[in-house]
Amino acid sequence: MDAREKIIETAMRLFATKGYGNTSLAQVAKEAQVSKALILWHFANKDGLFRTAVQRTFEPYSINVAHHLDGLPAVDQIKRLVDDYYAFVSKNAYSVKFFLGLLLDADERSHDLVPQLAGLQGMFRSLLAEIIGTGRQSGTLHAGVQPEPDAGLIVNALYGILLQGFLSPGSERLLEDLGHLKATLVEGLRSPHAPALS
Amino acid sequence: MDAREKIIETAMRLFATKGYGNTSLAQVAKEAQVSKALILWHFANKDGLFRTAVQRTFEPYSINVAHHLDGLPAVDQIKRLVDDYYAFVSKNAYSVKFFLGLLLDADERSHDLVPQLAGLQGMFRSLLAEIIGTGRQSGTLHAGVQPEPDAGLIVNALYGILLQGFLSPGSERLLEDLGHLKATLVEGLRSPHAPALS
DNA sequence: GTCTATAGCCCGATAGAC
DNA sequence: GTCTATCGGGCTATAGAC
Repeated sequence: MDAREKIIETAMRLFATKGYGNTSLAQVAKEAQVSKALILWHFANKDGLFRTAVQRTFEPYSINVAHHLDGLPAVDQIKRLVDDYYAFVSKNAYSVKFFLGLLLDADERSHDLVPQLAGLQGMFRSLLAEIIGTGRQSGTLHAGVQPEPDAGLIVNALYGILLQGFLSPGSERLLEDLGHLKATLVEGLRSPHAPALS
Repeated sequence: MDAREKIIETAMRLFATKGYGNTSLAQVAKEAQVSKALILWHFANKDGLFRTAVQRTFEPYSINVAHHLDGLPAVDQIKRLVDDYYAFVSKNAYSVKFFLGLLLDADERSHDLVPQLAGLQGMFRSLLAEIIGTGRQSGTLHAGVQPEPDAGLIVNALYGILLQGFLSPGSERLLEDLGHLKATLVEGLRSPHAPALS
């Protein structure tokens, strides 16, 4: 493998797990089996390496926007999105944690990442709202649904589950919460007669 | 003021805003107008100062568990709790951000804080579940409510709004989301006839 | 492109006077 | 309790050989 690539991949792992301040170039060099100087030949400084690693880590988040859920009823489309979301954050838990940490740092090296994350979340929310709106028009969902607020509520509940995952890792309650979300918030959108919350 | 107190308060502010790694004892000393050596006379090392500052920052979270919402209908009790929660995190946004960051660091200096936070969230969730359970028994809420899962859903939605607050600070959508949460998730618990989601 | 060696800085922590 | 002075070490970044 390219030495530069090995440096980037090592940096991705170390920055994501230990943070910027607690990761030294010496450690990256050691684990990537190169010299410190080589890192600074490929990258202007530690910050440059960090930014490259962040963008590389973010790549899997940008793709996969296109889903193949045409033809399904609105409720099933939403459930599919919810499950896809949960699967994605479960699989990429370590980088989700990383980005969340960067988000909280606010005024730091992450100032160009926040808009990217905000855009991503906006797209997800809009996609949900669009599905709900279409379902309302087609009569699949009941007439009283409010696409934007209802989509927001689902997204918020998902984020809450994400947060709980960090608070109580491995708890079996996460899947229960996810199931309850689908059983009430999503099922509650369904048409026939306005369904109950529980 | 006590020099020790001034050190702690300065440390609280700096650690919370810039993090552990990016806050040096020299800076704490400078802003607290004492010498570095004095800090290390009062505290065994930097870590000791940090832990003291963290516990002090956590203090406002422990109190105020007791609310005066006896006598109100269940739905109003829940709305009151939701509003209290939102008011608290809005007022203490900077320390909420701080603790959330510590939570994400996982295996660090925060290992004794995680149970405290988890306990706090468990209490909030249990309190909500208890109110829902009592409301169901008394007939204020409809018979189909499921106290634990429904409480979890509300809590998750609240956490999601919290997260959105960090993603899009100052957005007017936060209050809209909070309002929609109360209008659907909480109102949906109400007894008469099973209400719609939206 | 990749290395060794080192400059120069800031850090946490200690010693010891007052 | 509070200070000044300083030590030892790790850090980023550079110089320069190959």
